[in-house]
Amino acid sequence: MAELNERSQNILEAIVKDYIASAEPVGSRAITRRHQFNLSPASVRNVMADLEEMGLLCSPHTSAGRIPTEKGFQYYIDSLLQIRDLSDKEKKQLRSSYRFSGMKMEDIMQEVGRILSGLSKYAGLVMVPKFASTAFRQIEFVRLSHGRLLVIYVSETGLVQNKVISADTDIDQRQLEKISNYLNRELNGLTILQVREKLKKEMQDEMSLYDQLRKKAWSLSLAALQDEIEDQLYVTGTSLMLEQPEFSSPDQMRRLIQTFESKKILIDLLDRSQSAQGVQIFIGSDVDLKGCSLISANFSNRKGAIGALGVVGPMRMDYSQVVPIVDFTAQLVSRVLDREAE
Amino acid sequence: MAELNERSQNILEAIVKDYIASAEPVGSRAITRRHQFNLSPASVRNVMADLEEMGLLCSPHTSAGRIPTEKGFQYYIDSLLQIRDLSDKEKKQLRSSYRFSGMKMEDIMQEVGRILSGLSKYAGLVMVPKFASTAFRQIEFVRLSHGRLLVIYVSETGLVQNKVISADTDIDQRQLEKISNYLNRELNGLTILQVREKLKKEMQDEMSLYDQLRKKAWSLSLAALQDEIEDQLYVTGTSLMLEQPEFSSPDQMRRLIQTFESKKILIDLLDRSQSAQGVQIFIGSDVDLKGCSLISANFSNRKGAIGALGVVGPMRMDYSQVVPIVDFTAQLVSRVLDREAE
DNA sequence: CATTAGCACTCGAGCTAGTTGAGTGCTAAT
DNA sequence: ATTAGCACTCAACTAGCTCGAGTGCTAATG
Repeated sequence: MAELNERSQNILEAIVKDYIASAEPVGSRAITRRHQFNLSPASVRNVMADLEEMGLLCSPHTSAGRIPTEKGFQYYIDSLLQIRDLSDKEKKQLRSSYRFSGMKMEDIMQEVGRILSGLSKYAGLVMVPKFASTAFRQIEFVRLSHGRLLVIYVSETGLVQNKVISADTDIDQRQLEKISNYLNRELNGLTILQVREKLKKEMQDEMSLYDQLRKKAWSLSLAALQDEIEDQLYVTGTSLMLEQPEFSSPDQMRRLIQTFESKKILIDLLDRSQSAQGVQIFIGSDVDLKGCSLISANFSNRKGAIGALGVVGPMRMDYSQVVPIVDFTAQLVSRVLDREAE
Repeated sequence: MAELNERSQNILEAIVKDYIASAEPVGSRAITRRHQFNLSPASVRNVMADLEEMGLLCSPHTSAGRIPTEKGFQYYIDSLLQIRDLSDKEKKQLRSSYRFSGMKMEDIMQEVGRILSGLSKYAGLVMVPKFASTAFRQIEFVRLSHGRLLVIYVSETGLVQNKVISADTDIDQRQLEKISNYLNRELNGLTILQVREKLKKEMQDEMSLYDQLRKKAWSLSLAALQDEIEDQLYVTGTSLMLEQPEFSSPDQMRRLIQTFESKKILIDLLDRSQSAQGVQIFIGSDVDLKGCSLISANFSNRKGAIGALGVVGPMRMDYSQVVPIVDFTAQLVSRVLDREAE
């Protein structure tokens, strides 16, 4: 992006801020009234024309003011946005909103989403930690019906997953107990990824495995862990989004709801944000989120359970407000996860 | 409700059907054109005026046709609606939509919701079986951190619940295994309700319990099972509802989304339907579902795991189409649950 | 030479008035 | 009891109008 001189930057910033506050096109007159540049509307208009030329602004029609384009928002976020830190008071307040004692993982995640959306007035997202990257604590098998087993595994962080697998032969519960005991000894403390590695190796040696029980144990755990459990996503506060003027038309509402319903788009974005560090901002058609932005951050604990959380709002959302909330919440959640795994 | 003579019934039925098909007010002219009553529009108008008098019809304004009121729909459903049975072909088709092999309970429920909404073009609801009324199969404890335990319990039907409890003293994993072994022997096959009964009795005898381990076992399982896990509800196909003309205005959309988001209203209704047998129809402000109807049915297996499923649509939905789908689906799901528990 | 005052122009929003047509209720004739 | 006929109603649509916020351009200004 070409450099902007200071005046242009100031004016762009003013336009973006006014637009964030009002959701209406901003005119040259309004700028000079609301901000103390010592400039006449005409001069502002010249600058605005330049900014439009550069693709940072556009006007919905000739006789309306300007609104920032996606590119304009991008520039604002990259170069002009100043993220204020939360004051200690705000931090304290936020901390006290989150009371997770005695909650299981799923409930915590849901609660975090609720609070995020409550604070931001937009939609809150929480993607639960992926099992793959977290440390393994325990595995149990339950016989359901002939040849069908329910396998339950628990992570260090208290995340519980379960899955139905079929075994070629029927195995009784006593044998299953032995198998799970054996596996729990062998696999304790490894991450699922490491477990998979180990499984691969063991299965190669399978031929040499004289012990029938072990053989069965390995093949069962392979079946249990082989394909990834799909990501789970909690979406909260959809209806808050619908209050925003940009989603006031039926068509836009429908599109928004559809996007949220399929969850796929959101999961993809949060997945992307997982690999990055700190707060990430995705804008509009950056991906199929027309008119929206996503502010996200990942969280993790020492043992590596990672998930992501964030807020989806209109592109015009109050970044300086929401970014620190998301950031701090991610840190809080990380700390809670650590406590859980202690 | 006062009795209607045959002509009135016929005309009411015609109006309701036409309205279901078109979502527009129905005029006297349209009736005589579309149906072979040997009557002039004027006569039909007289009847319509009577029906309006009785509160079965109303007109949005003087120069529009009539639309059925809630009471009108109620009358239609109670007295006029003929539920056709599904043809064998349709049953077969439906049966083949549902492929649940190797799925765990949660996934099955979600899939059922998807298919219900796909077939009906409205929103599908599935409330997962309540644990309380289902038979107990296995319990496991996992030590999370000092004094905090994750308890996992599995029903006969493969439903997995987990919960975090705190124990007053720290217990190591070996001891936990003994405890769960003991409990699994003692509680096997009972429903949660029966387990609670038993717990109450055992706790009364607690004083006499010389065995420290058993004492601990009972107090742990009491903590684990004492309060009800909240109902879980899957809602699918919200966006399909938004296609319906009655939800075309932003306000109505917002209200609908809010209702679906809180889930409480829907859960209450499905709860009510659980106690009844067969298909139930709830109309409009019967409860806070303005403009909507809910068609629901419960499902259960021999061992008694019960849940409920249904379809929410506009009050004007095609009952003769949707009712048999819901009915048959509930039967199918019941059968699947039986198979699971086999 | 950057800035600005002035001015003609554009275009959506909102208002009013007129038209159309589907539908009604009432009355009198069959 | 039924129905033809008719006057009446009212939402939906259309066309024309004004209003005003905002623009771009030009010429004057410090």
